[in-house]
This record gives sequence, structure tokens and C-alpha cells, in this order.
Amino acid sequence: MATMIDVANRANVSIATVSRVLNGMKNVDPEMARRVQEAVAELQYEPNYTARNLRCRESRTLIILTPNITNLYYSNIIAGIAHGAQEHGYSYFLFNTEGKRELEEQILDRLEKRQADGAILLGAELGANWIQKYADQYPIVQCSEFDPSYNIPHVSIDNYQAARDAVEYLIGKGHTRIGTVSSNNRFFSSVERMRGFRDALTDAGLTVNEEYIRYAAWDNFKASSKAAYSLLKGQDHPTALFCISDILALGAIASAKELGLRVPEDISVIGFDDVEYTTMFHPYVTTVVQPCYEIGYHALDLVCNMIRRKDVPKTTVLQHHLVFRESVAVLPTDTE
Amino acid sequence: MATMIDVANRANVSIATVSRVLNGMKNVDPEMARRVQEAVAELQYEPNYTARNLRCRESRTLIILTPNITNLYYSNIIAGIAHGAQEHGYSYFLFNTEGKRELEEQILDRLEKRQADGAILLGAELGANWIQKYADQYPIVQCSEFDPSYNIPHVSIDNYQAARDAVEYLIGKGHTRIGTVSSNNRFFSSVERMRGFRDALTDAGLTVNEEYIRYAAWDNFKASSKAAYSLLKGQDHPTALFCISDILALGAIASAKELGLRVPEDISVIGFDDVEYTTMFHPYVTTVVQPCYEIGYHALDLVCNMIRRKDVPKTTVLQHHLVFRESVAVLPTDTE
DNA sequence: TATATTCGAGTAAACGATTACTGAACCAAA
DNA sequence: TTTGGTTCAGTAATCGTTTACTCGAATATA
Repeated sequence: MATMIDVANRANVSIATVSRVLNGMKNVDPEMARRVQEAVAELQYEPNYTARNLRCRESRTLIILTPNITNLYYSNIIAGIAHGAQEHGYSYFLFNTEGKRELEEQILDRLEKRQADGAILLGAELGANWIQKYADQYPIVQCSEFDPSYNIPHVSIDNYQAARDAVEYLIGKGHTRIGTVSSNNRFFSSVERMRGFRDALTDAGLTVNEEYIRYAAWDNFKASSKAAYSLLKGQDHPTALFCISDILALGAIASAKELGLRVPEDISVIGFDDVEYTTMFHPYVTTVVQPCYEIGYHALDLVCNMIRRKDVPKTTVLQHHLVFRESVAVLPTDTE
Repeated sequence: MATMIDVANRANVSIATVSRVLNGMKNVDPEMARRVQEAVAELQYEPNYTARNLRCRESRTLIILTPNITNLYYSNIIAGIAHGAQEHGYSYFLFNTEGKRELEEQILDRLEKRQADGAILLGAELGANWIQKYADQYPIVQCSEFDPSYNIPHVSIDNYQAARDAVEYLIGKGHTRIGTVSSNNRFFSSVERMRGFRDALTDAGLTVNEEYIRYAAWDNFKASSKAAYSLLKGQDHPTALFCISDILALGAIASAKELGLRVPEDISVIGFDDVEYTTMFHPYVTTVVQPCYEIGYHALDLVCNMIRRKDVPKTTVLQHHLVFRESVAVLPTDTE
């Protein structure tokens, strides 16, 4: 591997000149620049980033913290990040932390050691205020999950409004007995969706039936079927279900089938996220589309701007939308 | 951020001594060691890896090349890699290359620049002989896909035997008209599975009906339904289908349903991989389990050993097994 | 006691870049 | 011709480690 010294020798100039040419500075004789370029090409010189990083205290590397890379929701975000990183000439260390705080702190300490210039955090919980002390010093952005009371740039959709849209759609179809399979966790998205669920109901003059609320981890199909089963087996079960993730929706549909209920004729189901398998089986699930890829892509753009010390908005909200498929039916008014 | 010099000053020793203590060398007075430890603790010193890397030409970083991180098969392997990396104290750059050779070469050039100590390649195609020139110089292992004619350590299952096992299981259930939904790509696993399919049939005294062979990209659900549809719509369609991935199997099941065929009563289907959604809907799909996570974990162990200049086997084969669920039925012999 | 050997700690040279500083060459104005 | 100002290339310090080398002190041996 050729170094700058080799290039300098070959071109018969000093290494300072080589550096100047390589960094595109003016103040350098065109003739010398030509000689340097030539030597670079001949020796196939490529800069050693480790040396540059040491000297410049910059690594052109990011840290990505994700709770679980095998979850499609996260991996789609990461795909967006990956694409953006490529475009910006950044690399990233990926860490599967499963949300372990101690591990995450240890990893973020690399920012101080200049091993990374910034970080993107996926799936941070509410109340994780220890993140703030890193965010105060280094470029950090949060993806899809964040705590609104902290002052850390984040990108996500409007979960409250998205949930409202979904539930109002159900109401618009004539449903009044609406339940939810939600998650009882410390994610802002979960509490916002629950709030949207409740507000949509009460604002439409309906009362929230607490019996119609069930919880299951948002990425746990089995837990969801179980929760939905207990909700649907009763005599006066809801006619529609708002699920805060597609996996949960799929679980609900599975348990409905198990109970001999038809989806959507007997029970309507609406999901959230729009992952691949919503259209693998009938009924294809009607769901709220979250632009995962774009969220990641945008978050990357944000960190890069922060690294360049540009001002970035604290909050950036990307658009969600409903996609209408087969799992929601109009409720016949005469049967009510 | 404290440096070694700060520690040395505080402990009243030279930086060489600090380095020796930190690297656990003997030949150092216990009293001095104590003073150094104390200073390290007081200053919360942590080594600067960039400097160390520059000096030692070692980065404790790996490169992971994956065609598509949003594919569950790959992301599960990566989860295994991630776990192993954590245990070994390695970080890794993850790249979503979509199999673009030029990009992959550019990334592997980082090995030469000492930005990474080794690499794990997922999803390499047959005939990708350009990889060899990197593998000759640097620690590289291939995960699940490889070309047996090259001399690069790899870890995978025995795809030929796994396919045979699956097809022989079908034969054992009385099936004689057996078709396949395979992939017409340059992956060794695909050709091996096809070979296993053919051999299982002919070794059982059955003839391979070329009409019963269909192709679809292994991760493309829609293409699979289409392919299976064209195969199953005929009068004398096969009674069993060997699909080289679960997504393909799911696609086949979907099109069977569309055609009014019952799975498994009218058509048996067996898949490959055992990803999460094989048990989301009935029939739960009978499939060949591939230990993705372990493959990744093992591959990581291999690169680490190569980096430490230990000898590693060129081929390591992990165990597959069949998991029997609901998508395969015994063929009533009287109807034959 | 004189000499050889061992031990342990400090000095300084790497690793490969960037960049502040220095100084030569040139030109313009006085 | 002298002075001052530009322009531009080279010298050397620097980033924070590791480690070859040096050297004094302590210990062992004769």
C-alpha cells in the first residue's frame, strides 16, 4: 500500500504538496499538481483513513443502535440509513443492543474517542434521559422512537394522528364497538397510538370500552393471537380491531379464524407499518403505511448535517397514509 | 478525554510504562502498576483506538457484505454475527451491496487500508472469482453461499442433502408426482438443492418431470405465486411441491388456495429456511430448518481465528433438520 | 571485589496523514 | 536599489498509541 511519502518521492515534491493537491487546495502550481496526480495514479495511492482520522479527529463513521435487526420494521429503516450513508460517504458500525442501556452507553462512548462522528438511535424508550448527555455533546438523532421532553432531533411519523386516522376510518365504516391490540411498553409511539385510539373514539361520541383493550408485545405474533383470542371469544366482542402493528394484526386475524370468525365480515382488523407479509394471505390487511425506508434515509441526512454543524429541526414528521385492502368491512347498519 | 500522557504524568511514570501496564505485560513493578491503575481510574482514561490502529495496523473491525438486510434470512445470520462480534470485542461495518460487484470491491479495499481486519460475505454467487484475490491476502469467510471451486473458508448447511431429505420425505408420504419451485440464479445453494431434488427422485426410481419445475426469485412471494399458479392450474398437476425457500412455499400455498386446492389434502408443500411467518397461518408449513443464527455466529468465529492466524477448515457444515408441520399429507395409495 | 546477567523503566522512533510555520523567489512601488 | 507584499513549496510538529533500544541498578557468579 503506497503512502503519501511514496507519492511525494515519485512526483518529486514534498508530502505537504501531495496533501494539498489531494485536498483540492489552490495555491499549487498546475504542473506540480499534474505530477502528483500522475504519481497517485501510477502507485494506485489511496489515503489511509486511520491516519487521517487520528490527525483530524474525524472518522466519517457513524454508530447505529438497533434493538433487533431481524425485525422487518427496523431492518427497513436501516436499509434507508445504509443507502444514505453510501451517498454521503459514511460508514457505520451496526449494533444489535436489544435495548440494553449499559451496552448502549459503552458503545456511545466511542463518540468521545472519535471512533464515530455521530449516532442514530432506533427504538429508544421514554424516560431514557441518559441519552441527553451524549446528545448534548455529539450529533445524535433518534429514529421513529423518542421522548418529546428531551431536546434531541428525531424523525418519525405523527403516531397520534395516524392512529386517529385508522380508528376514524373504522368509525366511518359504521363500527362503534372498536377494540385495540396495543403494546404496554415505554415507546412513545405506543402511547401516542393509544391516545389517538381513545381520542378518535370519544371525539366521535363513542365511549372507550376498557374491556376491549388488550396488550401484546408489538413484534410478538403468538402473544397477539392469544390476546386477541381472549378478546374475541366473548359474546359481544368488538366488530373492529385497531392493532398497533401488522404482526399484531396478523395474530388477531389468526385467532379470529381459529374462533370461526370471518375477517372482515365478522370482525374487521386494521394494522400498522405495512410490512411485507400483510399481502401474503387473504385477507390482505388494511393498514397504516409507515415510510420506514425514508425515515432512515432522512435520519441519516440529519446526522450528517449536524456533523457539519448545520442547524437541524428538532422534529421532523414524515407522512403516513392508509392503504385499503381486505381486512375491513362496512358494518351493516340494520344489524346494529 | 485523557490520553496516556496524562495518565503517565499523574502516575509519575513514563508513557511506555503506562502502555505496558495497560497491555498486561509482566516485567513491571507492582507498585508502579498500582499507581497507573489508579491514575487510569481517576482520569477515566480510555485508549484511543484510532491511534492504536494506526500504530498496530489492526482495527478490531470487520466488514460484513450482505445483498439485502431486509431479508429475514440474511438478518438472522447477521444477528448471529453481531452476537459473536460482541463476544470477541469486534465491531463491524455493515454494507447493503445488493450484490453489486464494483461496490463490493471498493469496500473490500478497506482491508488493504487496514480499516478492517477481515470480512464476512453473505450471498456470493458462483463464479465470483474476483473474491479470491482478496481471500488470498486477507481473512475472508463466506456465509451460506460460496463457490466450492474456490479456496475460501465458508460455513453453510449441506444443501444437497437437505433437499434430498425434503424430497425423500415427500416420497415417503407416497408422493410420486413431485414438482419444485426453485430459483434460476447463480447461488450454489440453489443448484445444490435442485441436484438434490433430481437425485432423490431418480434414486427412488421416479422420473423427473421437467414440466413440474418452475422458477422464481427465492425472496419473491408474488413471483412464486405466479409460478406455482401456472404449475397447479393444470389437470395433472403434481401432488407435492418442494420449494427452495419458505417465501416460495408461502407463495405456492397462496396460489393453491386461489385455485381452490386444499393444502395439504390436494397438494403438499414443503419449504426451506424456517423463517418466522411459516407459523403465522394454517397450514403451518413443513420445512427444512436452516440454523441461520448459528451460521453467522460460526462464521464470525472463523474470521477471528483467521485473523489470529490459526488454521481454519475450508468447509464447515452445520446441521439442518426437517420440522414437520401441516403442509404435507400422506397420499392415499388407493387414488394412485 | 570484579564481572556478567537480568530486570525494569525511560527515550524516542515509528504508524500516515494534516497544517502552522518558514523561507525562497518574484513582482511592484518608492 | 531597496522595501514590502505575494505566492507557493518545503520543514517539522502533531494526533495518541506501541515498541525497539538504551541504560542504570540490582543480583548472581567467579
